[in-house]
Amino acid sequence: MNESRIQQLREYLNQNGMKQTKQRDLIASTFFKTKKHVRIEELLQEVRKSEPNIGYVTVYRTLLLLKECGLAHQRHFGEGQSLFENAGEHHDHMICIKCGAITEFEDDRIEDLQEKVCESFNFKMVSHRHEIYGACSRCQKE
Amino acid sequence: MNESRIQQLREYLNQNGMKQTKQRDLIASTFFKTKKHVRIEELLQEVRKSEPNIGYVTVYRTLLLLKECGLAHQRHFGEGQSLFENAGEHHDHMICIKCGAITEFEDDRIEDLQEKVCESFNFKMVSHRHEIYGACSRCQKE
DNA sequence: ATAAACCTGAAAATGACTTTCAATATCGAT
DNA sequence: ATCGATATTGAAAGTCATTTTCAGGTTTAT
Repeated sequence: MNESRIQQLREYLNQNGMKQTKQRDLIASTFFKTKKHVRIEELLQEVRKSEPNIGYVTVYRTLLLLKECGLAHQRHFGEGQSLFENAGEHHDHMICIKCGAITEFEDDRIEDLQEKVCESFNFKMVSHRHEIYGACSRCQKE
Repeated sequence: MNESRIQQLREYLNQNGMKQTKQRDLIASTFFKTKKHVRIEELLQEVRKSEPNIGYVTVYRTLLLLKECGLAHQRHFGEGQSLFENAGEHHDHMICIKCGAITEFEDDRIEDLQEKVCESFNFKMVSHRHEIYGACSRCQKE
């Protein structure tokens, strides 16, 4: 199924007069294989295991590209660096302020109520973020 | 009622061996008088109408101070600069991606469900952010 | 195989803070 | 009201995480 994502990327490249390169292939496929959320720097370290000469900028640009074609989302939890998330079903996040662990959650009832709120304001929702910050169960014990 | 906030600030300063200065007074009272959300730069322009020599850094530090004593919240909508919000009851936000207008909303049912989600993950919530991005009613017409 | 268009990586530039530091102002004690 | 120890100020320098620039290097349609 990572194959189909690579395909999706290639189509996007073609349709936009962009070229397929080994760097893009490597970066994208590595991204699809990593855990759900990665920082640019982490992904860079990962791809350099295969191609030590790849530059930060290329990873950065490829991630923006994946974002453009809908295969990745960029998240800004708290401060500092942003995380890129493998696209998939929509989820919201719980972020542990102690250890940084990210847990995803989904609640249709919340989503419904959210829609209702928008209707009541005559607001047309395009996207949303719902993040809960606190202590994960592991960190509560310590 | 802005008076009571100024009082609150003074008490905090006293209790922490900090000093009351005319810059802090001006910046704080100006902040309390502005619209609910301001950027550092905007507040700087505002206070400079009374005191042209006030520096960016002083506004910045005063805002952090207000945040420390609970009189302001710092928000990071989208990218770029952060906004400081006059503290008050808790609200979530709807941000228009066209004109930037910010509307607040509150829904107890959502808050309840959020608590339930946390319980189910044994997660101890400290804070949360719930932001809806889209087009406000005014911008939908255009 | 060629040329036009696109990519790459290194380095420089940017934006939004944060920190440093010498000069100034504050406040409790006199 | 004056002192002096301590805190605050503003300008300038420093950080950090991207973003942009640019001189080669690749791709790909022909």
